Amino acid sequence: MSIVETLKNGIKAIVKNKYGLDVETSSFDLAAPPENQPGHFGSNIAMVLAKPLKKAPFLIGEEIAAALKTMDHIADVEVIKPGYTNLTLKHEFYKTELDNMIRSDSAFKNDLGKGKTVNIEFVSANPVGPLNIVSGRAAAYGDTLANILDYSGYRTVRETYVNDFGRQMHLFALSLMARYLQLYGRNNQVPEEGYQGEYVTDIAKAMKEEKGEIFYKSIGEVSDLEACPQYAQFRAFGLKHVLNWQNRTLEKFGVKFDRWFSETSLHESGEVAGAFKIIEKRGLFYEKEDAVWFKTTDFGDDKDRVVKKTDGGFTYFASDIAYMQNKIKRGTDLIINILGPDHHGYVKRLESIMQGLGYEKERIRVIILQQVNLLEGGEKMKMSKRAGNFVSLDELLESVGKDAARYFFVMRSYTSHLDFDMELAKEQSDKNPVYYLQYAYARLCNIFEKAKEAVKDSTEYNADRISLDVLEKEELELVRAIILIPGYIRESAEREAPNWLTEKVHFLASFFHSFYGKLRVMQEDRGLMLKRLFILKALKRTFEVCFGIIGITPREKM
RNA sequence: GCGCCCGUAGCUCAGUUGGAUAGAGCAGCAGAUUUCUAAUCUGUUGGUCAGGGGUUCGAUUCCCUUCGGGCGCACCA
Repeated sequence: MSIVETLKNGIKAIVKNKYGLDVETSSFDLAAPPENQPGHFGSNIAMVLAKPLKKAPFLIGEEIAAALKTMDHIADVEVIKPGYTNLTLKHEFYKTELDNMIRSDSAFKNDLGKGKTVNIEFVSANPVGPLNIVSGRAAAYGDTLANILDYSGYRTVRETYVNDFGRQMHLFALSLMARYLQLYGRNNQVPEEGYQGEYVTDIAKAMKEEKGEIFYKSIGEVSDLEACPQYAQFRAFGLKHVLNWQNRTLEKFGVKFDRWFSETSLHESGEVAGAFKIIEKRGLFYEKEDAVWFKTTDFGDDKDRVVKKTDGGFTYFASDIAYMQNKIKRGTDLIINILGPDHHGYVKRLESIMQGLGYEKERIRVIILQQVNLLEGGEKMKMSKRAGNFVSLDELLESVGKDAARYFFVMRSYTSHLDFDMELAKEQSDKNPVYYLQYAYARLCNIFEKAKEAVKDSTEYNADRISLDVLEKEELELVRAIILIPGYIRESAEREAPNWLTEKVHFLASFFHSFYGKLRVMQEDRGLMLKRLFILKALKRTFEVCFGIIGITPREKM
């Protein structure tokens, strides 16, 4: 449990005890007070209670303060102006906290998820080409959020959906066939709406290589590519090739899915038909104009949606019903769906499915990421596949590297449009916030490198052998920043906001850089040195945990 | 037309579910290097929180409205 939770629970107990009121720990604040204000932590609890108790907040604050003063780890309590209740903690308490963080990863964890299983689906790109920038944002955001949830008491499943069933896949297969036949001098053309990209020819070449002359000869003369018996092989080869490609890209990006879920498999296993029966039984299907419709308007959608087309084929939406049922059946308590900016019309549809299957709407959470604008030196780059200036995730990684890419993608709230400046991300300077963090870590590592000579036995700065009784301003601020991190991990989870964490880690680095500029670690006064090494050991662990969550590399040297 | 997101410092953005003097980074200005890495630090300039109305002890935050920007409104995926 984080220090903030511990203190909040203490306050909660006091309120219950004194006023017989149950307050949620999330209903009041406990945070660092503004500068010039006393105390290490301040709470607005008295103001929150003013209304229900019909009492002046200042008086409530004083009553709570009196009770707080009897608590173990509290040195002093002051009540300020309208009723802010500010606590000063005993340094001994900080020592215990830091020690916990050094000793075990569990000090960074919280129980927000209460062991619930959450399936978090992201990227889910069509398997017909390279991943783009929007997928990059989704990958970074989804993976980081999953990491945060891992620390917050959830059992996470990272999943991506492979749209290998529909029209896009079909067009891709036809495009590949045409390119393949062209390699043998035939004049087959890529369909009008097909995939014109050069990579299709590359895949065709790979296929030529692998399948050999015999395969080509078996095809013979065909006018209708789709009717050709070899069509399925092109489709399968293209799919496999692209998925491998996407997987390699994601690996470079530090993202690994637990499962790549095939849309086709839902049809083959009969799950689409099975899920249909459930919706049908609940009377949510009807026929109109020879098509089958789902009454999504019952659940707040603008219009009903087709699941089975006039030609008898299923829509993408139909697979989604089976897919959601599949996830639930696997024991998923909560489904998180991370979608691109052009999908906000899909939120109601997915919620409709959840409710149509007979579950509460709250079991699905759809997160819509806003668009990414790629800038180069402040100029907006217009991207279009047709114009050929389309930037793939591979190219982005090539040009700015994994660390900068991941950091830039999660440093802003998902509700905002993201300006991704390629120049800035490439730049190795103080303009680039990624280096600010990595530099802090490198400086830290350097201190420990130096410390090896002065302190042969690192247990000399274990918690039981140092004292935090006296702390200078910079030390105290750094210590406080460190011990607040586990609480921020929890808050990031609650808000589904990785950017909340990146901001706090940036502050943490800032406190350290300040500390570094002002105070020396390696020095004559051995007690002082050991104390600082102890604090920095906890800081190092904290950086490692946070970097791991964000997905950036802790570099020991820069 | 309807729906979703957004409008906060010159630029890019935070803003802890309605609370302390609205915060960072960059850019600008003035400083710091015989000391563990200056990719750093210290100080400083810059705000009618798009406009208007409402709710209340208190609004950047909630409600209504106007204006401005982005995206979406398929028997495509």
